[in-house]
Amino acid sequence: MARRVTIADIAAAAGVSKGAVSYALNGRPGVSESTRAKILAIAGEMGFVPNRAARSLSVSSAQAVGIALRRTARTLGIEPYFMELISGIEATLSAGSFGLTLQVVDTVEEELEVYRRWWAERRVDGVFLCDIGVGDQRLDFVADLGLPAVAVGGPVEGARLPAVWHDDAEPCREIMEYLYALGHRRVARVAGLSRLLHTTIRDAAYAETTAVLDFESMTTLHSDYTGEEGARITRRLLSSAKRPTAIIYDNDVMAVAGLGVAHELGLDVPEQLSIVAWDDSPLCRLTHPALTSLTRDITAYGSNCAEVLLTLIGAEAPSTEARTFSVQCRPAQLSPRGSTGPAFA
Amino acid sequence: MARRVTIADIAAAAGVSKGAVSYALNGRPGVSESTRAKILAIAGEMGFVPNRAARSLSVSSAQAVGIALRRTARTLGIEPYFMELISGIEATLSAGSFGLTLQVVDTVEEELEVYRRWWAERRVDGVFLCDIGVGDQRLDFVADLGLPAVAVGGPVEGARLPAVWHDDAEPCREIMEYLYALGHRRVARVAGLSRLLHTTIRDAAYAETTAVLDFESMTTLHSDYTGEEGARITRRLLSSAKRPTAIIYDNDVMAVAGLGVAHELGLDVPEQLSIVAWDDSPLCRLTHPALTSLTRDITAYGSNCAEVLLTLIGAEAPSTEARTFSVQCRPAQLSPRGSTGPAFA
DNA sequence: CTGAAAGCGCTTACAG
DNA sequence: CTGAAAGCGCTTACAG
Repeated sequence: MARRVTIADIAAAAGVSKGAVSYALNGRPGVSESTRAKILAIAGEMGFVPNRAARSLSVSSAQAVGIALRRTARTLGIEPYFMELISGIEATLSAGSFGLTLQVVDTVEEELEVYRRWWAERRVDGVFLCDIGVGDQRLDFVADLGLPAVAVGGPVEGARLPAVWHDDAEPCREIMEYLYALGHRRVARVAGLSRLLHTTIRDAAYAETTAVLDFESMTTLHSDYTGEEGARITRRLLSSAKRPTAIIYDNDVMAVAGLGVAHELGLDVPEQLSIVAWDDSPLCRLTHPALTSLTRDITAYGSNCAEVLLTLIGAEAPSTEARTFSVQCRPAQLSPRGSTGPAFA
Repeated sequence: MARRVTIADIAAAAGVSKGAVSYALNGRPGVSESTRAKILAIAGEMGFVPNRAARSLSVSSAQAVGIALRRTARTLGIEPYFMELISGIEATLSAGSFGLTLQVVDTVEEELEVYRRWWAERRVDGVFLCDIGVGDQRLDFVADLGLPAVAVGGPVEGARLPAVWHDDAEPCREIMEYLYALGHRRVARVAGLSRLLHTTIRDAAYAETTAVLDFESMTTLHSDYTGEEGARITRRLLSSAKRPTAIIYDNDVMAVAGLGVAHELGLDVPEQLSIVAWDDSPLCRLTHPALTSLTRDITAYGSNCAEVLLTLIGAEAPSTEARTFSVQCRPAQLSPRGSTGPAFA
């Protein structure tokens, strides 16, 4: 509860001005090496830690970035993606002694309002935009605001902000060729929300592949990533006359739910049904059989995003150059496990 | 990018002093109703939002609280608990226009250091302490620091800070009686980390019950909550000569992994093995059969914790009175599903 | 009820 | 190399 020590205390103890203390502490020229050393020593033994608010007010930077999540508590909990992403972001951020401010929102409007407020308050120096949609209005909104932001997903054509993304097309082709090689000809896909950018990218990639390889059928049904929907759609797919011999899920939660439905219907996996999941979280190794999946390192992805945002904030580059910060990550790799096998249909 | 509007701008536009603007904006006496209305109108149309740093510096409060998570990215991702808790916390916080600062740490030492720094910097006004351990050193540490904190878990005897917790003993009795009634006599439990407070509380509760009901055996094996460990321990349990007919898991991730192992060994659930999980996340309904579990509303729990912390921060009450803020939540309820049934061993 | 001023704890030109 | 001062944008006693 003791009063906090300020630069004034250090200045008094060292017999110098507050300005000198500031220069010494921030490693800037303006003080001799000997005074700097003395000041540093005193600051150290007094346990000095600069007050954030005062610093922020002076330099007009929050030393923090924000992330707004537009998902329900349930989805956020069950979907390992977000926490892994946040962990990665956070690791890079705290290394740069930046804070992460998090807010959960219900609607886009609310999300935009949060950005406006955060920026007006200077509570954050930048934000991460998750779940990039097709024609996402947030992109222009934050750009107009002048709020530094990075798109966690992409690529975002003509956007005025950097993006960090994975090529989703290549893995789609990889899965399809793999399933084809295993003899599967009737494949189905339980896709994600069709308003999301990566969903449309995958949609297109699968369509391309089926145009090349002669699959008998390739049904795509869109869903909302929840286990309930994943199960419902799987039930429908497996109840059809010519049921698919393989199903691809756009996330792991739905894939696990799909496996549950297969068990429920008495179908052996992979004997009678092969299952492929996207986003290989530990969830995929919890089940029996373990799920074949498309592996990406989401935590590393988060770190990447944070690096780009920090660069963007630190840079004086005009926003038009910001695009050059965009980074494309290594595409997801196929990790074959027990849930896929030859088709015997 | 336009310059932010400050109270000075509003004062100039309204023809009053900055002080008057501040009073008007904060709903404090010191201005007539007519001036207040005029100021509010002008502030509104100028889109005024107060600068956080300036406000924080003046009132010496951060308008933010922090949460440090000492878990790996993988655990944080797979365990729905944390994101659900955070969502709940966040909902209450943002209603009070408080921010949430999050940091992931590796060790206790690092965690304590984060608290020290956050508080010295006045980056937060208080913190949440998760994963309360037996004789948890963090409790005294934050109290000594004078950093307002609430223990997310408990009860913490003689602690100098409020706690929000569930009674774990009652649900343990409930499960045991339920399993007993189903005819199970050989039960096993895959428990959580034994250094955690709630693990010891459950340990004791199960021990008490087995002293009353005549179970043939009640094996308890401690683990680390990961699916790998859950699977490994389950494999060991089910390979023993007199294998248990029911297994209770201290979290849902291990329970799902356990179900996977049962499938792997060709054991039918619940015909040959009953499974009970703690912390009923959507994960428990993803599997087939769905998992019987102990249901708690973690999101509501998070909200509760946030309310207590906000009260604590707002209150001028001496820390010794803080304990009266402690709240005990409704204990977990048993939700019977397909994974439990009569014992036929 | 209102205005002018000091202060929160930093940073940063500006003189010596 | 060093010191004294102004300023960041608020809040809050203190006089009128």
